[in-house]
Amino acid sequence: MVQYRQTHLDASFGALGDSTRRGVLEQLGRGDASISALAERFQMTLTGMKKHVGVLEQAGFVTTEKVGRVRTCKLGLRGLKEEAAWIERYRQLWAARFDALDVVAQELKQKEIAHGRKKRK
Amino acid sequence: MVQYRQTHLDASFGALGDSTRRGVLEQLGRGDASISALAERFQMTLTGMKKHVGVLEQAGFVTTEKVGRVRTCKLGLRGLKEEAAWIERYRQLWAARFDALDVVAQELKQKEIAHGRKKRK
DNA sequence: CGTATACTGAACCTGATGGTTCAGTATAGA
DNA sequence: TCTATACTGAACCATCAGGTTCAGTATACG
Repeated sequence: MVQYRQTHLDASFGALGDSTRRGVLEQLGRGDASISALAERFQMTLTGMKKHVGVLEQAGFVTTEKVGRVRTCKLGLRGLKEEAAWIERYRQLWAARFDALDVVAQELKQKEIAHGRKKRK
Repeated sequence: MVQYRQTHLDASFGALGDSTRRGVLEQLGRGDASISALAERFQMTLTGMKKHVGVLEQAGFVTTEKVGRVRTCKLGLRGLKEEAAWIERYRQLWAARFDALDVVAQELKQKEIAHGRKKRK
């Protein structure tokens, strides 16, 4: 049903589900950085960092460009637009769900009143 | 620095990084459901679904209650507030980053002009 | 040229994930 | 009481994730 391009959200939420990668995004927010700078900053090997950057790149959150020996990483143009949209949609869904519960709660309250119950709040 | 409760975001973004689990959230948005109902809906074993629900519960997105034989799952009270906040923060970071790059801004402007688009900025 | 730097890729390791089956336990209902 | 339902837990399996090491390749620079 809503299965068509879920893979994309899989990739992006998956990419965000790692604190090192969120840290890298934060770092890149402060300025572009090379793989080795990021590796040093997060205390891991170049190879390890390169994998993380690869994941972020795959998800569309960063882009990289190699000039000479150095591969520079920067925030991608895509940003977090779709993820924000997804989350917002679900926040509304949540709200709607609990609005419904509020109605139920109100009904219960009415019943309580009808039954003469003065339950304190 | 912002390392203290990152584990929490790891769990929640991790939980969202699976289309079955996002599907379960959507389903629960339409109404509470038992484990077996969800298992059937997503065509997997009870045990498999129970694990997914466990992950969502761990992340705070759903709560469950067992009455008699049936464990009923519903959306948790926590919602996606913190995740939305995180994403929003980074969207601003993104925006700030690209505001700083007037080169890009100029390029976009040029394109707009080239395409005769009068989009206001 | 020679050497240090910056990355790349393959191979490997360990633990987590997403699933299954199978053998229970507990409860609902005839 | 008997049986079907609904879940639970342990065990297993294949694959992926996050990391490493090691052996390259390409480039900067004295």
